[in-house]
Parts: sequence; C-alpha cells; structure tokens
Amino acid sequence: MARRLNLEEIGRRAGVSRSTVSRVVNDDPNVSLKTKKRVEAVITETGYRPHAAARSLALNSTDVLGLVIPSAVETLFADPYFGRLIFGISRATNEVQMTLTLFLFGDVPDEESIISRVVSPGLVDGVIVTATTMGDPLIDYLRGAEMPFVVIGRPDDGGPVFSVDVDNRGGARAAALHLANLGRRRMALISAPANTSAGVDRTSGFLDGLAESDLDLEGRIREGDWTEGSGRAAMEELLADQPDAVFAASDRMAVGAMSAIRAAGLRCPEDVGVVSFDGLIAPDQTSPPLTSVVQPVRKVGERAVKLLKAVVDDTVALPECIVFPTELAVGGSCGALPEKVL
Amino acid sequence: MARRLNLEEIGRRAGVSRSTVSRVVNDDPNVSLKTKKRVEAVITETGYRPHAAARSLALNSTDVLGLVIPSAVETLFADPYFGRLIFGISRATNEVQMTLTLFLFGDVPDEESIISRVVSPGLVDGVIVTATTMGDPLIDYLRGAEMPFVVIGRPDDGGPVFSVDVDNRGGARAAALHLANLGRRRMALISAPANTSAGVDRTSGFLDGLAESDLDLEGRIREGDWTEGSGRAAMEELLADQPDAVFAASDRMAVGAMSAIRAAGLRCPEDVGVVSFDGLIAPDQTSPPLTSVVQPVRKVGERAVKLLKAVVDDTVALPECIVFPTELAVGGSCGALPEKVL
DNA sequence: ATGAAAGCGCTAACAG
DNA sequence: CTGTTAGCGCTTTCAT
Repeated sequence: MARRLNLEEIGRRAGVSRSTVSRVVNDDPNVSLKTKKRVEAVITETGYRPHAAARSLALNSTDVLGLVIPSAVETLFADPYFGRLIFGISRATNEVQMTLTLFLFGDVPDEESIISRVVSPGLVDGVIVTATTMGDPLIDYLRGAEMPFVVIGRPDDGGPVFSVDVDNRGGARAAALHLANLGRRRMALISAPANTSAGVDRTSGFLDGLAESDLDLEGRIREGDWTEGSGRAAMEELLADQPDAVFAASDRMAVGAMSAIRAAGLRCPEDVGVVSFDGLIAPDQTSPPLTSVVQPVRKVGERAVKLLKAVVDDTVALPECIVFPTELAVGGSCGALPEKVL
Repeated sequence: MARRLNLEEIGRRAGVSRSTVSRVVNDDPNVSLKTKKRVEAVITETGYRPHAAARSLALNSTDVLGLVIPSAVETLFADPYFGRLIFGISRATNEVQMTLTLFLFGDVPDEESIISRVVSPGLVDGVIVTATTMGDPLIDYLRGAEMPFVVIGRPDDGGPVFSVDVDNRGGARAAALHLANLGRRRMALISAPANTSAGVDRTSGFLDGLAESDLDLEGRIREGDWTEGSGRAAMEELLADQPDAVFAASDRMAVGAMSAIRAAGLRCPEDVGVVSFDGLIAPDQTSPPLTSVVQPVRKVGERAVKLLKAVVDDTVALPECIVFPTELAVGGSCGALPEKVL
C-alpha cells in the first residue's frame, strides 16, 4: 500500500496515464473536464505534491532565487536595512510564485563552499547580490559562471551588469544643501565604509552639496562601519572641532551620533543639527525625530526580484541600471521645524 | 562545442565512463589515483559542477533546509531578535554543508501557495518553524505532510514535536525576584502577545516571581506587540498607576518604555526600574544600560539546525524538547548598580 | 578499478 | 483528448 506518491501512482488510481495527470497538474487545456475532475479528486484525496527536484531536472529551471550577502557579519543584521530588504525581496519572490534561498557568508572560511553551491546548476535560477564591497571578486566569478544575477548597489567598475540602486549621491547632496539652507556652516560627516559604493557615493554627494554652498569639511570627517557604536565614537571625536551640524551616512550611525551629542551636554538640533541616510527610524524612536534621506528599501528589493526574473526569462535586452530617487524627510533633528512641533 | 557539461561529457573528455566521474566527484575510494587525477584535471579545467536537482532526484535528498516564519509582518524584522536568529541558523546550515531557504508569509494570501511549496517533496529536506502563534494549524499540517520539522519556541499542546526553546518562564521569574530584592514593590508588566508561547511563559514566570515575593501586579499590566511603539504606549498608561519598576517582555518594548519614562520627566532607575527580556541591546545603546534576561539566540538557531539534521537523518529517537537556560545581565536600568558605574 | 544499465519523477514531442 | 516514449543528470547495483 505504501507506494510512492507520484504521477504514475495518481494515474493508476484515476485510471489514466501519467501524462494526463501531468497535464491536470499543469493546467494544460487538453484534458476533458470529466477526466480533470476525477484526477483532481485523487490528488486532493491523496495529498499528492509534485516532486520539485524532478520537475527542475526536466524543465531545467528551479523557480528558486538566491539572495547572496557576502561579508554578513552579525552586526550587519542589527541594521534595520537588511531586515527590510530581505522582507521586500521575500515578498516579491512569493508574488512571482518562486522560492527564496539565502546565502550568507561571513568571516568563516566556508565562503568557497558556499560560492560553489551558489553557482551550481539546478539549485537556483539566478541570484541577487548585495552588500558587496568594491572590487569584490564575486561579481566576476558569477559572470564567469553564467549564473544570472542582479546587483543591489552600484557595480563598481567593469563590465555591464544588471543593477538596482538608490540615488545615494543625490540624496547626500540634498542633505548638505538642506543644512546649508538652514544656516549651518561648520558641517561634519560620519561616512560609511569607503570600500562600499554607497559609502563612496554618499560621501561625494555630501561634498558636492557643500561645494555648491561654498562650504568645506575642513577635516571634520570620520568613517564609521554602519553601527551605532561607530557613529557614537565618530561623533565624540568630531565634537572636538565644534561642528554645528553632522550628516551621518546611515540611520544607525546617526542614532549613535545623537547619543554622543547628548552625552556631551549639547542639544540637538540647537547646538548640532543631525541629518542621516536611510529613513528607517520611526519618528517616535528618537527625540527629536530624525531628519533623514529616505531610500525606498522595499521597492528596491521588489524591483531587483522583477529584474532578475526578467534576466532569467531572457525577456530583457541590455543590462539595465535602475536607480531609485531618494527623498528628504524633515524631522526635528536638523532644526528646520519650530520648537513646538518637536 | 557547447555541449552541456555533465558527467557524461566530463567522462568523454577524460576518457572514462560517467560512473567513474561520479565516483571521483563523490570521493569514492574505488578509483585509481591516476584516473582520479585525470578526471579532476578535466573538472577544474571545465569548471564542472554537479546538477543539484539531478542529484536530489537520484538521492531523494536535497541538502536544503527551510526556515518558516508565519505572521512575518514588516515590524517583526525591526526586532533584532530575528536578524540574530536568521544569522545563527544560516551559519549553522553552512556548517553542515547545507543550503537555507526562507519561507516568510505575512498578511498576504499567498500563504496557501507557500505552505504547499514548503511541504512539496524534493525542495527541502526539513524545516525549522518559528514565530508561530499558539494553536497555529501549520504544525498539524506539517505533521500530516510527513515533512520533518523542528519548532523554535514551545509547541502549544498536542502531539510530541521536536523543539528548541529558552527558559522564558524561569528568566522572567528571575527578573521579578531581582527587582523585588532591590526593594521594588509596585511592579508593572509590559507583556508580549498572549497568543505566543513566549508571551504566555514570560508573563507567568514574572507572576511566579512576584508571588514568591508576596507581591502582586494589581492590574498594572499592559500587552504590547513586541514593538518599541507598543512599549512606549503601554508605559504611558502604566505610569498613571505610579509603578516603581517595570518588566518588559522584550528589549524593544523596554526601549520604548524607557523613552516614555523619560518623557514623563521621571528618572530610570531612580523613579522606575526597568528590566527586559532578550539581552540583544548593547550596553552603550541605552542610558542607563538595560538590565535584561539574556537568551542565547544564536545557540538556539544552531541547535535547531543540528536537531533538524538529526531528525532528517533519522539519527534521533524520541521527540526532544531542548530548553536553554537564560541569564540575567545586570545593567543600570534596574537600579542595582551604584550611581557612578552608570 | 571500471563500465553498462536501470531508475529517481517529471515534461514534452509524437502518435493516435 | 489521451497514451507512449524518450530524455533531464545523477547514483548505484551488478558485471567484468
């Protein structure tokens, strides 16, 4: 009695061939309504599910997408950015009826074994790569392996790739202009790692904005590592130069900076205005609410999935670089709002 | 020339049969060193990788584990708990040379389609289920589907299941005793959702501790939803009853509570002591540092993976319920430390 | 130590 | 509309 439940067996029970059952399962119109009903009855009754691996083998397509995050240290996951991104990507993957697999490789040396799994045929149809550092060999490796992929972020240099990014440079520039318009003159910068494209772009964008306002950092710059702790440490150092405003390249670092400002007995925004990048901190989570350059994290994830699917299905011609605009959301931390609103 | 790269093709190039190549790939000792070298050379040269789906079909095993998170709303991902858990599980999965796939189903109605994918054969060998609510039909469904699974948390009622949990009750009890020992008398509770086992257990544990100290909540209890905002709102209400201490069932909610206390012009720990559950907030992220019941999130994830693998490999007999101890980490928020340390 | 052949469960081209 | 058949790429007896 304990026969394996496969097309053949379902067919046997319904009195048809396995092809017919396959047609029913795949909604092929070439099945009489009567037969279809009978087969469907057997399927529900037995709880039959097609064997995913067998189907993948026959179709040469898995309906699985991979999300690759190199340099996935634990602190990375403390940043709300990744939670949101994974959430958005997962949602979008479900929407296109696919499955998401996660490849995180941290400092451990399992890196090689993971990468070889990523590119092995029959496991995933394509991958989304994010959080790469500039010059990461992974990109070239994927290219060589003929594995379809989409990069979230700005691909550093070389050959054309499909990518989805946000306008980091424009957003950071807007932050600088905003602070300058509010009359801030001694600005400081807590930058993101210079080996990431977001880090580079946010820094150059902020400098763009300062230059347009005839301002200069005059050395008031410290590099953080995305964490709250690094933001706090950076701010502590910067305070020695008495800045009247600071731009932190991520929300988390801004939160750290604000706590350093407060700990130094200074007020935000009166003494030091703060603007950050991400827009992931709810207004009621900091006091005053953070003014931040909002990036559409979830949209980025969704778009990456759609783009990857198009690449996999080969329904897209040239490598596309999609860039989403960012938007400055004004809270109270920059000093733009009247006191009572804060 | 563009032949598909498979065992046959590698064999052709190396002048051996596909069986021999298979043996080489799988480290079968029955291959002469000479042949082995030759075949390996061809493999490296061509960049051959075995086809995962084909292998899964032949072996009836995928080497893929699934992580299922029902009720995965976006706010859930703002909690550092899940980032840590996913990280730990991912690490452990890599360690056993397997791949992790993620099944998140939120409020969208793709739920059914995802569930059916979870249990379809040939996709994953087993799944880890977490963040379930009590009485979640998913558990019964998995049981019926013969899909090996391990629950993170306490399985509510029914049949025996494999599970990994932390001692929520004991940890919460310790929090109550600690506060009572410090002389706090009017305690309040910000509980976690009552439809989760962690919520229930932490509440009853805290009540245990109070009872042992001859104390009572006298109605000073509000239910939060794990978020910082809910913690703040709960605390605002509770302050009307002038508690001298509060236990928040999660770090995030405690952070919200602390901000409500400060906003009301009260001091922590002098006016209101705060103890939380999770131990995921770094000491320098709140002021004063949170006193918290630490749960070993990463260990839980790792243990769940190992247990699941054992279940899949059928190397474990009876359903095991593993419970990790928790530990109270004393910061300054409960008032246990002298002022200058804060 | 190596090769031949069967089979994992599915799809799809072909025949009727 | 339905059944037959030949693979998809791999593992695994069974010969040799």
